[in-house]
Amino acid sequence: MPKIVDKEAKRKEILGAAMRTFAKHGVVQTKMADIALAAGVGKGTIYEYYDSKEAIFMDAKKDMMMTLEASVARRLEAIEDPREKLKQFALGVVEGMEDCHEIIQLMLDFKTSDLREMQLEESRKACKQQLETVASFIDEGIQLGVFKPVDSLALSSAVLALLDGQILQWIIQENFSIAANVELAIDLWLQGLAT
Amino acid sequence: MPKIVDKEAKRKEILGAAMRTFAKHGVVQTKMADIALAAGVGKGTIYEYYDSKEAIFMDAKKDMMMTLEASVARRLEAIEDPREKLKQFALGVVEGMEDCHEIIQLMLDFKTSDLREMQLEESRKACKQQLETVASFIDEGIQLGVFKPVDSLALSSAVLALLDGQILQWIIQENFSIAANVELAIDLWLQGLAT
Amino acid sequence: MPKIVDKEAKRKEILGAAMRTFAKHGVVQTKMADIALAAGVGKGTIYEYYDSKEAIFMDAKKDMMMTLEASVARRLEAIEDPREKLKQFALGVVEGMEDCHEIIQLMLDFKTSDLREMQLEESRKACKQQLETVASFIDEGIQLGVFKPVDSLALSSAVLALLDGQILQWIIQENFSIAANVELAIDLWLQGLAT
Amino acid sequence: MPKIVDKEAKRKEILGAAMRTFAKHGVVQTKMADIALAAGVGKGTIYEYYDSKEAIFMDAKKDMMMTLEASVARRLEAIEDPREKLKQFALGVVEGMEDCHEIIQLMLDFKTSDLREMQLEESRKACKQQLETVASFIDEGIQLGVFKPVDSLALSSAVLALLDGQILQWIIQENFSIAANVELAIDLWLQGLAT
DNA sequence: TATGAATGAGCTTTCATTCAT
DNA sequence: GATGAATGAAAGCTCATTCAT
Repeated sequence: MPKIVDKEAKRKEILGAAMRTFAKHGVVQTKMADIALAAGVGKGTIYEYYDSKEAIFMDAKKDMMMTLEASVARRLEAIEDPREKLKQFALGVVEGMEDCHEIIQLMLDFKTSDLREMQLEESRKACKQQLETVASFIDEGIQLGVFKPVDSLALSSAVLALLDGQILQWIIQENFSIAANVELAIDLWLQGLAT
Repeated sequence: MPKIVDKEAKRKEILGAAMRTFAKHGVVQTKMADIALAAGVGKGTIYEYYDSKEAIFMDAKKDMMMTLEASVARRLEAIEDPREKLKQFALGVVEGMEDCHEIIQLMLDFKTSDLREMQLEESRKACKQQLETVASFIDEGIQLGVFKPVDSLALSSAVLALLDGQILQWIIQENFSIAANVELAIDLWLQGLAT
Repeated sequence: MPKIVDKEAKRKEILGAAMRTFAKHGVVQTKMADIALAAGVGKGTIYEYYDSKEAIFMDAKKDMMMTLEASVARRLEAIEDPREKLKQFALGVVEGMEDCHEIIQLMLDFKTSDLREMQLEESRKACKQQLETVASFIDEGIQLGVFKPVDSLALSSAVLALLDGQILQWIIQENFSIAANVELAIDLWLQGLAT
Repeated sequence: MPKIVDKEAKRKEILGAAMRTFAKHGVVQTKMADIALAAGVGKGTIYEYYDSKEAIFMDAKKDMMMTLEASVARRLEAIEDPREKLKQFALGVVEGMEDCHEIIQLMLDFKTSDLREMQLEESRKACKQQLETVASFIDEGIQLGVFKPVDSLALSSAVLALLDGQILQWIIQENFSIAANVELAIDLWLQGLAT
């Protein structure tokens, strides 16, 4: 069994190179040759680890999602107050991003590449799950009587939209703190929700 | 005498076909042949009206921006209350979109095509102007004493982010009313802002 | 019978426009639209007078050849001395050219365009005839004893080559008198030939 | 490890195929596909070795010029007599050509392609240098008293014109020996020049 | 296993020619 | 007769993928 560890490490290296390049120049503009160069391997070698450019793209997406989820999960550990849950969820999503500006650009490409059709169903599912997570925080608050009764799914959608939108805007403007903006916006919502 | 054609009308027709196709399949994936097919003309004909695919793209962008601005301006006419201004601005942006689902997808492509570099500066400017418009509504509210004092630019950023994010989400989920979500979110903010 | 004269005049106009444009930008680079513009007619109109771009090209060639032959014939009228015939032939060829620099460029295109295959046989014939004309002058000189016996066809070839070559060179350098060069060269040959 | 290929050798192969095809059908008429076919490679492969059709063209030109210069230099080695220099120069130019008939046609295209503008200055320089080389032989002869005093630059121009013209003619007629014609013509000039 | 030379489908764009008016 | 809007074949070039080594 030679080099089992090596293989996985190399795949990660290639993935990393791909993500960096995707993020910097866009998925479509990134050539397999660019990834190979960035990863310090031959063009052909990539195909030992991934079946296609699309497969790399998929893996990149999965990787980013997992990073994000981990960031959020860490924040939510041992929090009880639904108001705090809402806030920490939002800041957790944002945290992963602000650390790694390049990756954000990548997110956009997830929705615009050739792969759109294929991605859509998957995105829908991921999105729906997030919607329900946030909605559950709101429902909890309503149940506990700390939130006014509102359409929790609609507000959940707005919360997620805020986050996506801030990230998008950050790509364009850069010169502000997403976290601060998000905190202000969430706080205002919480005040509006307060019973 | 040659065929008499309303060149401007035909250009609009081609632009429409292009926008629909861009929106459905993405700018990069859209081939000139697809546009030609959608417009019911020959491939070569497109070049009688546009110099390049990029030129069509630019025109599509301009067209969409103008539609949007008109929609917003209509809403804001004769409104005095800064709370109402904020709300109507948001609904105005959303309105243009919801009427024409296809066009929304196009918005994303404005940020991911080869043109990224070129577009960025322009986007930055447009974005900044919108930011200031919304911030002016908030400042006004603060001045009038109907809003608590807050970082108006930060909140303005959040408002716009909400709108972009909802549009993005709508592309993925489709099965909800952007307007309703936005109205709920804005109303909550207004309550949170209330003195 | 309306406009019979007009038609021929218009054809000439188009031909002239074509020749000017061919000469300035090269046959391949010249678009039918350019010719139309230069001729002040519509693109379609050209096809009322010529079947194709190739047909215009052919006609341009024929026209130039005739001009050349006329120029030579005028020079040769009433000359008896074979030495003088040789010289006046050469100067006659050159004369037509030096007056109309643009047309020279055209000559090159006669040998390099798509039409090469078709043109070749025709060129061969025209060339052969010129060769024989010049050879006849030399033979005459030999017969009369004013020229040493030489391979008249070979020298004829050289004479024509000198002319073509000088024209070619003129396109590149421009800053000299073809006629002066040719006269010097021919005179030296005549001296070398003298018995 | 990838296929081991002598890239330089392959480039030469492609260049050769291109030159043959250029020569047979003209630069403009030659499609990349034709070159690929002639070289026995795929269309894409050419672009591994050359950036564009124009780049191939440029390289072809350079290659031909170098062949020519080498042929001339070999002939001129260790010759003292200016008369002999003149003759060997001419035969040297012709020699390179006659060995490789196909390449000659290519020479014409150097002056007629889209590149005309770009090439012109370069051609002018190359031409001027040749002019001066030949003129120097003539001046030397005059100095030594073996040539009558003549306009050496004008005669130099004629000599080069003769060579170009003979080559041109050879493309059309083919059925004669350029070298023999050139030798006859030069010999006659030498006799005319003799003091 | 790793490579990069080779490939060709597929892209945007051009332009001679057609033809409805 | 005159026109120019419409066209599509054909060009140069790109790049994900394959595969001999």
